[in-house]
Amino acid sequence: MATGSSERPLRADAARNRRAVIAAARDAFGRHGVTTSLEDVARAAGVGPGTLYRHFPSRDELVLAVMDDGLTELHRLGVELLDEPDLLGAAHRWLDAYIEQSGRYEGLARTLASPPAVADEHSICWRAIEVGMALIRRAAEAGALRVDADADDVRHLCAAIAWVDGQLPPDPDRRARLVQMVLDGIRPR
Amino acid sequence: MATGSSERPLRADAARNRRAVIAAARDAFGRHGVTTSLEDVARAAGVGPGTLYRHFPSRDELVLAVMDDGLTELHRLGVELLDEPDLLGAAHRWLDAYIEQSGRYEGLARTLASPPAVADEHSICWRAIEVGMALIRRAAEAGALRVDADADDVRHLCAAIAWVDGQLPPDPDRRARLVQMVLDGIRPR
DNA sequence: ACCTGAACACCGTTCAAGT
DNA sequence: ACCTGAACACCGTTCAAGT
Repeated sequence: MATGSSERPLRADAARNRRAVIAAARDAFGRHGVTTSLEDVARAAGVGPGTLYRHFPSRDELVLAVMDDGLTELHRLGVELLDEPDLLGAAHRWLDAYIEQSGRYEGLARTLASPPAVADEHSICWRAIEVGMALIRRAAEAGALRVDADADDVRHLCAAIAWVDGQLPPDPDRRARLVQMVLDGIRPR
Repeated sequence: MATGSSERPLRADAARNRRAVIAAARDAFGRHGVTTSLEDVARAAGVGPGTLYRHFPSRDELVLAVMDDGLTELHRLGVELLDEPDLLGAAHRWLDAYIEQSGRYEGLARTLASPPAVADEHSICWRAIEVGMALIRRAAEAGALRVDADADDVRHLCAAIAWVDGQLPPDPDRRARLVQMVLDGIRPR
């Protein structure tokens, strides 16, 4: 729900506008991807463009606000998977969810591939990714994955899968096949 | 040199303009990626915007014209590798070259990931990819790769590598590491 | 403290007029 | 046959004026 950290409460009308912009953006992202016109988003939210820019100085900040629910869920899943005894399976499930979130809107994979560029380290975005990386490192240390597999490399490859899958004509099985190839590439031999 | 097929010769001034647009586009793509302003490209080429659009009705056609040399080279390499006895090594070298070409300009990977959307099947783009896919299929049939590895899946994953590598802070070894992961994923066990 | 909306700059794309 | 460049539509972004 909250965007991450320590903003003091907004005035009632400001909070309402903020929610309206996020809702309008979510709708527009679904239709036209994250590069949709922000002017249209503002219009659909019933605010002026200046109001949108006041709340979200960059497009990425709006994107992350729209993704707040999904990233919270991804974080929750990661924490839950820390209790999973099947270490390889846990990493696999988290990566699937990461790809799922990255593929929700056209153009989104770019934002989630390199959050350093857009989100600070205490954001839900970073914390979700941190727990996922911990799952991968843990699996590697226990021998369920190759020890020389770098967790960020694995994540980047999965972000890349989300991207390419969104570029190509739909194929419901492609994503699973590509993830399997990646995981086969880091299983101990 | 030629863009592919059966255009009759252009008038001298038209041919000159076409070359100037391609040269200006190559320069601008290098600076700002393939989404650079076409108006700027036209201005740098010394032509009006209408002339650019006459020669290249869509941005992708201009992108492919700029890439003509690189795609010809990729095709030539693929044909040469058909004589290579190390079937896995041949596939690896072609995929490296494909990623190299796909990463030449920011935003280019998208065009080369799904040429069906932008290039006809007799284009140099398609022919270069066809020979690469033949190298992969041949390696799989000979047992140097897993037989269930789909050649297009492998290519898509490599296009994805080119994309993600361009999104992230520079790391000179990342591309090779990610390609190695993919190839490890399709080696017979 | 926050909002509005006009204003500016920039770009993609088309097309009537020209050679 | 080809080129020019004005013209239109659209969008990102800022900011002075308002409440």
